[in-house]
Amino acid sequence: MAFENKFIQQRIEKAELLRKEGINPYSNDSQRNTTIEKYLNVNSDIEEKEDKRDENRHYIVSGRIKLFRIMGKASFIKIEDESGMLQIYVARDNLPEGFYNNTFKKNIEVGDIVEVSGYPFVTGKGELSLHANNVKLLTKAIAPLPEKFHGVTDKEIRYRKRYLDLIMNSEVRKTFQIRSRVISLTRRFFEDKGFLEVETPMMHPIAGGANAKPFVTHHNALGIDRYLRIAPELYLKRLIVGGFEAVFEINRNFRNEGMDATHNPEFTSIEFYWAYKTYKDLIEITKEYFQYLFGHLNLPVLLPYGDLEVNFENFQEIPLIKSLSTIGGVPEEIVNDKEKIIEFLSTQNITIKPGMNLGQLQGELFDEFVEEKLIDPTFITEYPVEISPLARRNDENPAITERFELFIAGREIANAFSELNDPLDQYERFKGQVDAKEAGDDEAHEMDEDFIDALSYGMAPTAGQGIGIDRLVMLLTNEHSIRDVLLFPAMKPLHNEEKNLEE
RNA sequence: GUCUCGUUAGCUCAGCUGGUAGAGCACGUCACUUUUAAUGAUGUGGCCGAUGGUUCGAAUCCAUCACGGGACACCA
Repeated sequence: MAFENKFIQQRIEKAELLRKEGINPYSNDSQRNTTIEKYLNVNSDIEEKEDKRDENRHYIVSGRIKLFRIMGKASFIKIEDESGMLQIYVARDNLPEGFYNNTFKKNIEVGDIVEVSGYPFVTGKGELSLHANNVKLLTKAIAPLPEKFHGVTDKEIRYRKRYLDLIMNSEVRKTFQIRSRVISLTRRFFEDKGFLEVETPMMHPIAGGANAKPFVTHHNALGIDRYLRIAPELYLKRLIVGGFEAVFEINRNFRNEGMDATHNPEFTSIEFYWAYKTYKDLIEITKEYFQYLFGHLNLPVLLPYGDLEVNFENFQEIPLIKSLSTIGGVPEEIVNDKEKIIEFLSTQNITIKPGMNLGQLQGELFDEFVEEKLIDPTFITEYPVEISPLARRNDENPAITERFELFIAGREIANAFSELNDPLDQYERFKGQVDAKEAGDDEAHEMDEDFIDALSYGMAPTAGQGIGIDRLVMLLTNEHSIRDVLLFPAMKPLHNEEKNLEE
């Protein structure tokens, strides 16, 4: 039951005692006139003053009490707001009569949110602090905070109770501030390039634009099922058909698949489509985009990621087939021979599904021998057509597509290509997908006749790209689990209440 | 989905080959007007994740389940 914990009971009693003294434990009249960061900056000159204080300055700061050290008739507390941590010196004789002994020491404690007014001074140990002449309780915390030194490290608690994680681990706040900056900068970058931000449906009649299992929901009024989108691609292309020449969307996609360190059922991507351009233009704008991000985030060009160091001035570009031998060490003479690849893979103890075609086998070689070795940003180009169902064929070599994927630190960060805009070709490829679905591939596309209809009106030659924002943020913040860059990562319910609904 | 490790006080963790539960912090009480994880004294605090089993006896051994971490598979 709620509130049965004895520490919570104790704190509820304190809140009651405060009420009896006429103090509202959930006061609403904050008078704060500065943040802690500003306070520390503005008063950095106090150190130089002869008596290391300035009683003529007066500030009101607010924050949560993180540390509480009582030393008889005086105390030091540390309070934290979003901008930082500040030490407060609270002495009995500087406060209203009786407040220190009867209220402050007894009924205010770690976790409470308080407002303190006073003047700046520097302590004997040299820490810029605030000398309090008034302490006001703003919010009583009735739940105790975790231990002050170790904090909360249990990942389950950190993800389930992110608010507690944010209270206890200030570096976590930084990660999410960077995430917000990345999204904001991304938006500004594309807007400045003349792209139009658009919103396309999250609920689709047909889950298209990627190969993935969708979530299903139901629209009562129409009596029909809808799919949470797995990608915005087909709607964004409809907008290109309609005459918009540069569009982007930053939003969530939903895929009904496994969860692990790099997958969450809902994830954020940017997709952008650019008419009259090709994938080569996308390579250039991608380089520019990274330069823009690094400049505005003040990130080092040699970016550490775990044990790795990624050089963001060393963008490489290499065709997939060539990378197999030069980077992957696969014998050059086998990479265009289906039988020899199968033989090679078996000598490497890699089992493959039967019936794979040449392009799929080349993709397999790439995944096994090349991908993890791509540390510095590398555009892998010229993907086999068999593994690129939505990409335009190369005019000279119809076996390859005008496509690249960008790999950084051994991980795919972006996928881009010149778009397939031939409606008959697209129709045939959808039909192939429908056949695959009937043969048991539950991730294959359905026929999207409305999209074919759209392409029939003519889509200008267009290049399109998707970038996984979560993984990008992981890279930029040196985080190694997607859960650490999602404020509220997907978790199983703690108690089995949902089970009843299923039965 | 598979394998593997974990789940003990509010938090961080001990608890050996089975004998009925410990520390630090937090909290209560006392002392202390410049501390830095303040300090000293003292006290309270546990259905040992859940359910079964083995046993005279289970936090400990076994099984099943739940939740979490990691790895693999699939995917972005």
